[in-house]
Amino acid sequence: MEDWDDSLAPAPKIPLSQRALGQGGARSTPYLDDLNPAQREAVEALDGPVLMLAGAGTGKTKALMARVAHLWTSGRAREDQILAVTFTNKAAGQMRHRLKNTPFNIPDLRWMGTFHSLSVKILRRHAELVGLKSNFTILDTDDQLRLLKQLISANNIDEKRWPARMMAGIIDSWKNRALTPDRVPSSEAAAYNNRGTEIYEQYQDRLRTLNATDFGDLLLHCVVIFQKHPDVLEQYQRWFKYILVDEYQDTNVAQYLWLRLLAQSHRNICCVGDDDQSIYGWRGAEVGNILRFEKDFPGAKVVRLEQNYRSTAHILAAASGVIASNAGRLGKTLWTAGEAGEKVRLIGHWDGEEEARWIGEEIEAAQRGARGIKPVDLNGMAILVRASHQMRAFEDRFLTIGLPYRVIGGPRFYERQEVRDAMAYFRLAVSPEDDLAFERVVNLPKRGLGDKAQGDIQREARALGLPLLEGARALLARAGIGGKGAGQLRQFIEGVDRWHAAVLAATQSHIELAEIILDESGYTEMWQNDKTPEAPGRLENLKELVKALEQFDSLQGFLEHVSLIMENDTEEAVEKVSIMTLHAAKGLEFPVVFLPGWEDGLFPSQRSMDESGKKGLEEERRLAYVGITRAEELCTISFASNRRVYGQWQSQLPSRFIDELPEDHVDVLTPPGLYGGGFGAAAPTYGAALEDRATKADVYNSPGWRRMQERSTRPMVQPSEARHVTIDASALSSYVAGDRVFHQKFGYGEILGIEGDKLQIEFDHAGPKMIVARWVVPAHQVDDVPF
DNA sequence: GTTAGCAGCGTTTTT
DNA sequence: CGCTGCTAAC
Repeated sequence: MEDWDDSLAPAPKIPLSQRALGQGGARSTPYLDDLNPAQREAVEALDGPVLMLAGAGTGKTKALMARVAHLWTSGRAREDQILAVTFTNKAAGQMRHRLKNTPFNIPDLRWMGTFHSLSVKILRRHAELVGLKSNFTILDTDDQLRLLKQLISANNIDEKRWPARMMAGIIDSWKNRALTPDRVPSSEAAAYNNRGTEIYEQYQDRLRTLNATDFGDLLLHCVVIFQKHPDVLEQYQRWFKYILVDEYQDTNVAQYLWLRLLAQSHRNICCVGDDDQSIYGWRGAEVGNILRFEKDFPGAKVVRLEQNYRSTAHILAAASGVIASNAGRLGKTLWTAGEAGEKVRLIGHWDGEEEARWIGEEIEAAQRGARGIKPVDLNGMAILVRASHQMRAFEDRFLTIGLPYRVIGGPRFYERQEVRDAMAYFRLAVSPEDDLAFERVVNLPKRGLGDKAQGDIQREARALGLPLLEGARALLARAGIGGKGAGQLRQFIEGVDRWHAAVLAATQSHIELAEIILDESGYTEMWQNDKTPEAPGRLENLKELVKALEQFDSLQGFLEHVSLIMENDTEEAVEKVSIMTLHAAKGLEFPVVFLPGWEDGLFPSQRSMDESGKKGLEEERRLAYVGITRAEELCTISFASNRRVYGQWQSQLPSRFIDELPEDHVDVLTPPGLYGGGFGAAAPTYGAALEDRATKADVYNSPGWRRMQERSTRPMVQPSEARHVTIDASALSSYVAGDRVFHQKFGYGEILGIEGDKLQIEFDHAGPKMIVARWVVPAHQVDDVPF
């Protein structure tokens, strides 16, 4: 976290007279001019509690910006007296960016960030109040789990029956509700085979000993400090004259308390949110927080932003129709002054592959502008799925037809194994006493230090009351460790010593040092020798990691940041269709949106309904609402009658949400290939084709189809045959059968045959596939990836 | 200490 | 079906 130790000293004051009059500034409140009445109302209500109920696409960010501008220019608050809270670093970054680009000359808000980053900032200053030192480390979920596993086995609990994951989940849910071990209600004492609170307590003790926190602690500790130390709380209350909160519907109890404590005295809190977009209940978010706002803050002003600037009327009507089935809403009615546009399209398919194929074709049709809307480029299109395993069908299909796509929200960069391993090395170099880092990498690459040797080190360290590294050193010194492991361990320790000395000396750049560490430790080499398909990608990630170091001036600074920030948004120049989960899509918008897999059990998810009943179903429905409202111009919902689930073919029923779509705003399409057939029993309601837009002509004219044609030497007869026709066009390709190739996703494989510019490849791990040649590279080109 | 082979299981995941 | 994580055999 940057500048955590900055004092609360006042920033230089800028005279009011200079504030409002930016560059053009003849008026004092230019930012109010292009707001609609509701937005304006929300912006002008500066004092007292305000709830801004902002529907999807209603210009909430704009209103937020204007509010900050208004606070500042009116002289009510300096830039360092405004606390602006978001959920993601991305959102905070965007806000910062937007503010910077307003013409109102507002300085950077000093207290803008996520709940977590702001909490770190506060916690660093008062760490001793909860038994930590101010340089505490923040554990990721991996470290957390390892720690728990140790505790669990030390308690002789059968981890098979009582998994550490379960305990982690329980602790998480307690922390989400700001429950310290002593506050866990007796009604939950039975958790984890009656030993939940006990383990929780041990876990917290262990964290304190390690001078560490997990994510949940960041908020929890703050709340505890605020509650137990009124003087500290008062200091912050006085300081944060105005509080802004985004995505309020996603706050959990701990966050709610955090906010309420801080806002208690002045009550200038403005919460922005949309109860209809609350989709993180399973993570502890409480829709109740937003529903209860007026009770929590009596006299609160509630402003509804309902004019939508994003979607067509048909799309809004469809979304509204679905969400209307939810009970207990605060209630909003989105409307638009814009066009009715195209109706939401609905189509059923025989199976998931057919669905993927059809969507691929529709994407190409939309690119050409053949779907009643102006041409849209690939960046303007998205496929939003309920669960990530649904992505596969699309990836497979798009790979085959050579349609560029990007998957959003895979494992985050800093969460990847190799990145975390590398960071563990950096952590050791910075603080050799970091036991969790030590454990992570002491035998990585393999140094012949297995469970036994590591157990010995643990015991030695505990006996001496020293960190593991020192324990290992001592063990070595008294020859308590034998064989091949000893030499390697010595080398490892010497390495850490050397790197640590280098960090302290700071004579070379931290980037150089990072490279040296990865090199000397043998970590890079380990991946270079690894012949699995992932290895090249991992080396690539390591390179990226080192590159990311450039933005910081020390390893310490970098580690501090990375523990909180996801820096994965490397925007590429190539146009690509986006594939992501509905959750990941929140806050985004696209001209063209596909919502596949609307089948009962998949969406709404069976598990949600089983575990959380009606509440779960309502959250699923909000997810549907979020999905539809991502679309600006064209929204297509689809389902398949058959789907392979865990290798078994299952017959599927259309989602109940489909029945909730208002008919007047929906076009039912018939899939090509099912002329006159309907979809049988699976789709009784929509079996009849009302319209048939996906004509044969379109299919035959799609770019993908044309690409296939151009590459072939003989015309094809049926679209369905396209994949199977074998043509001798090896002249088009520089490959010959028998060549070894590498593919980013499928790894290494051997070419069996060549069809047009597509290669029939037998992948070592992924089996046979048809791949467009430009998606693979000759295997020898990846054998030695430089680092 | 390492690795092959099998049993078990399978959402969503802002920090 | 395909991944993870543990056990059993090298």
